[in-house]
Amino acid sequence: MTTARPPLDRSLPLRERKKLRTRRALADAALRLFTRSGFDATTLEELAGEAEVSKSTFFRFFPAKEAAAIDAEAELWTAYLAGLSGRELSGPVLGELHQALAAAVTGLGPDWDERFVATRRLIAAEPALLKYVEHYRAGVKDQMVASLAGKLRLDDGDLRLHILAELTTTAFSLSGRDWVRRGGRGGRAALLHGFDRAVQAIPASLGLSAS
Amino acid sequence: MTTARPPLDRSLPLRERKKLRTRRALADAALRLFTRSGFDATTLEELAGEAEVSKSTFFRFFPAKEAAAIDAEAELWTAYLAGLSGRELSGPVLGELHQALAAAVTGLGPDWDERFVATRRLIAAEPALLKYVEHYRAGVKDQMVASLAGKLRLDDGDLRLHILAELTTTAFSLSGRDWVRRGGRGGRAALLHGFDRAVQAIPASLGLSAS
DNA sequence: TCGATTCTGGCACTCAGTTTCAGAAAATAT
DNA sequence: ATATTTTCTGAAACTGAGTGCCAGAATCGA
Repeated sequence: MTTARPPLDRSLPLRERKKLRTRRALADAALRLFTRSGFDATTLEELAGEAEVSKSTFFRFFPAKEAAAIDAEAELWTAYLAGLSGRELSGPVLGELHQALAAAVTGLGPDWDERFVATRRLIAAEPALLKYVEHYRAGVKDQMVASLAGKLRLDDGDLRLHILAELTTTAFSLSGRDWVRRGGRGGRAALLHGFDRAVQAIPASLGLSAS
Repeated sequence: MTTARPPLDRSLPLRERKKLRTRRALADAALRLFTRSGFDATTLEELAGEAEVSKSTFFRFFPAKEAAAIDAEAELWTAYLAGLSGRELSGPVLGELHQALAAAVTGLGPDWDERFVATRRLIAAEPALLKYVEHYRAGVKDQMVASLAGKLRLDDGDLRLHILAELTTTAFSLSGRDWVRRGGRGGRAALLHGFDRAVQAIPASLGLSAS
């Protein structure tokens, strides 16, 4: 049972709607083909063919073969960064980051859950995708740091900002991993609950002692 | 002024010594050529030629073009993981990880500083290398978690272990960045001092508040 | 409808990475 | 020293990702 993708915004110019359709077709085809036949065994020609476009066109939408497969993950972080930049911070920063991420998850389209689960399954199975998503998340962290540095009037190199960014993405990724492992059961509420728990584990981990 | 590489262990069989020589030649050539001409502009043929071997041989020593350039970084983490696995833990885990890493740094050969600085400079300049090293460090974190899980009789998926591993690599990488930015001045003592400061910034970052 | 703008397909090209295999070199046995 | 076995290397052909280029198609604005 697959959740249908929401309709495209009718107010958009024709050309833009077409681009969005192509983008979706490519991302969907990537998820489908990589899952069915494996990442390496699927060539870009096939993938592009499945979406009725040429290889050249593929690279106009995605910078790499891997990028099409992690589109659902990218959607989340894009929404998160946008939400973060339009947010005024007050109180503990880690809490703010936590809330901003929860808000971003909540705001995503209804078809996101399913695509995200499929994406993470693929990432767990394909080393090439894991490598790519690690790199992608590193970029997200950099943007978080830049955004926070601006808001808090701190230096780009401030260790605390890097640590907070690191902790936020790590906590979310780990809770996402568990959620996906359970097949996405419980929906986003369950995902967000796991994320809460992960954030709470942070101070606990600093106190961890041996024997 | 370049620090000469230490002589090879005479007790090793001839064949092994030759392999080590080739490996060094390739890693050194990578650092030299990538620095001089750029990562993309240097082909594997040139690189292999510089070390007097064929392209095939290159791939018998390194899994990717990038790997030869980050050999100094890999050396450190390999020593660290080895030291960690032969260490019995007592007291706060973060402190143990901190000490194990400091010990690994101290134990490296006298030529390491220079190669590490060159490596990190290259990484800062070449996105492809940054991507690769991010992936490499992720592998190190996984091995840390596995090692700790074994020693502490905890689950592989324990959030606290992942967070501690993440924090350790992040703290070191950030302090390494600063050290390299200052040209490696002060030697390893300076590097380790920066690392101490970074580790201390961890609890501080959790308390960071806005306005 | 027409002209300007933007997007697409097709093609040729580079180069990283893999595979295969025959021959060189080192280790081992005689 | 010589023969034998094992391990390593170089050469060459191959796959496929990613790039650059250009002619023609689709869209937009008037």
